[in-house]
Amino acid sequence: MSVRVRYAPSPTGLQHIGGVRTALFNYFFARSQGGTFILRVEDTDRERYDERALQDIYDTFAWLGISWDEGPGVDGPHAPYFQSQRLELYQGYARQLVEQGNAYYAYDTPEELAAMREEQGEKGAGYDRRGRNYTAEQIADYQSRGVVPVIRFKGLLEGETVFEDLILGRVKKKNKDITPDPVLLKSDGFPTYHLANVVDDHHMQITHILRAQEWIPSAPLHVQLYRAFGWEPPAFCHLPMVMGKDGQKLSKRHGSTSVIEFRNQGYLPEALINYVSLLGWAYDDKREFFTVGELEQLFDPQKINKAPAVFDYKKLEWFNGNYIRQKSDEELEALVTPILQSAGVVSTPITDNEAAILHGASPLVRERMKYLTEAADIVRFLFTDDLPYQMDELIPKNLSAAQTVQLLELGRELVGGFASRSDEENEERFRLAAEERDLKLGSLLMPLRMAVTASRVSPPLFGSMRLLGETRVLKRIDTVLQLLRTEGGK
RNA sequence: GUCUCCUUCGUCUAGUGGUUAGGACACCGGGUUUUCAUCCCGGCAACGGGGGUUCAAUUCCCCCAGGAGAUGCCA
Repeated sequence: MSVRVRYAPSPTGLQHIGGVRTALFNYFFARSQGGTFILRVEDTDRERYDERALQDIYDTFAWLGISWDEGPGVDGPHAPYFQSQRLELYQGYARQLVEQGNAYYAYDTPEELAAMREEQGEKGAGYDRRGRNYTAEQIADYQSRGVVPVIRFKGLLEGETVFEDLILGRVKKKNKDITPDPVLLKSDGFPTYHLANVVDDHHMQITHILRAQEWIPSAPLHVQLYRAFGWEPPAFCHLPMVMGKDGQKLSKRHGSTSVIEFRNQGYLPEALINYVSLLGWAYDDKREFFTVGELEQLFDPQKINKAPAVFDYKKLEWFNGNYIRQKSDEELEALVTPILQSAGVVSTPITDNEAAILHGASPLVRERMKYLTEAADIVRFLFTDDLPYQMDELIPKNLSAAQTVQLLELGRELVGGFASRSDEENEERFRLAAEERDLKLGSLLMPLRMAVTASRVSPPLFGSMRLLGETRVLKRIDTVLQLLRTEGGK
């Protein structure tokens, strides 16, 4: 039987790293097996439903470049793929369970349940199954008060439920330890996750459930549901969780765990995918760079770890820098242009002149970026003459204003006609001049760098000047000389 | 509280009944360099503890500790 797996997000919040890791593992598993990857939207919680969260699911996967074989926008044999559009199905099965004696209507009010929990205190034993024994009179009373019942599963009280997990092996749980009589169908007619996922996974012929380990405790319940329906459960594969630095489940306070936020911060999707794929999974002991295409071939769930993994921004950053360096000039420019535009560094649309400068800058900045967003600060000086000179920065440490002026004047002289010489020739010219005066090349270049780029840190100077042209370069030098002579003279 | 899962360098991991326990990130040091970055070289650093099984355990078993997750008319 061909593999069919699904990623089943709930549109109640933004897609985060953990969810996307689950989606990716499902996707890669399906691809590696020549199977089918399904996206199913579990929108059964109308309290927390958020349309923006649904859009975020689409945006996230579009950015990552991951698509599904069946799901929203891709009709398949088991449509619709929104659970809110499949209510009759769940309701029918819930009723069937009641008729079979595997479930029952429970009439408790929210207040009563709250009171029950209050009484239980810290212990949190869960529902006390009181609804199983309500008398006809009690039920009639509830009904007369307009209380709408839920349908609860009549869980086994004795024995144990066992299931095989691809990663964990055999997992056992005593039936009495399973959440007591969980709600299957809410009073609003919507199913809970437990019912909906079992019904849909069966109907959509899902062969493997790859989901986070937080589901382990309810897996035996799901197995009991499959049995009650007389269905064969799919294979289970519970993925280790992704934690934050503090060892806690990854959440908002750990930074940008919303995937779209990674995009906004200048990460490349291929870097994120590569890194996230290595959270709880490794191909071997030497290889860690993988394209999506390679992961589609090489992913093997047998190699998934049991232990949770800590999300390390430093390593992601390293991957990101690597992937940026792999970009061609053209690719990098396309990636960076919108960022420069929203930073106001270049026009919208970008002018030919700006594009030309950017093109020349690509090779100079590529090695210097860990995030695409850094481009704005690195290249800004190439696009504006209005530079934020700071006097204390202009004068190198251990030098006076007067000495700086001298060095800059010398630099100005040496710069003359630089465009007609190669970078190597220019460097040699400066090096000779520096040696004559017993200076280091760097010391001679620093005042010039400050004048041209307004920063102690910049792309290579000669290349940068070439992009600016001699006129602008000389003008900047003169501006700074002026500043140093007046301000610095005090 | 109860139940479940987990445990190799700080982090991600490889690994085997007998290895100098390997790699990567981070960190530290050095080199190249025009600043920064890249790049190169080197270094630091781990089998949670206790019992077994065995000629031999990081590896197999048990216990403990620690960590995490679940315990909803959320998923």
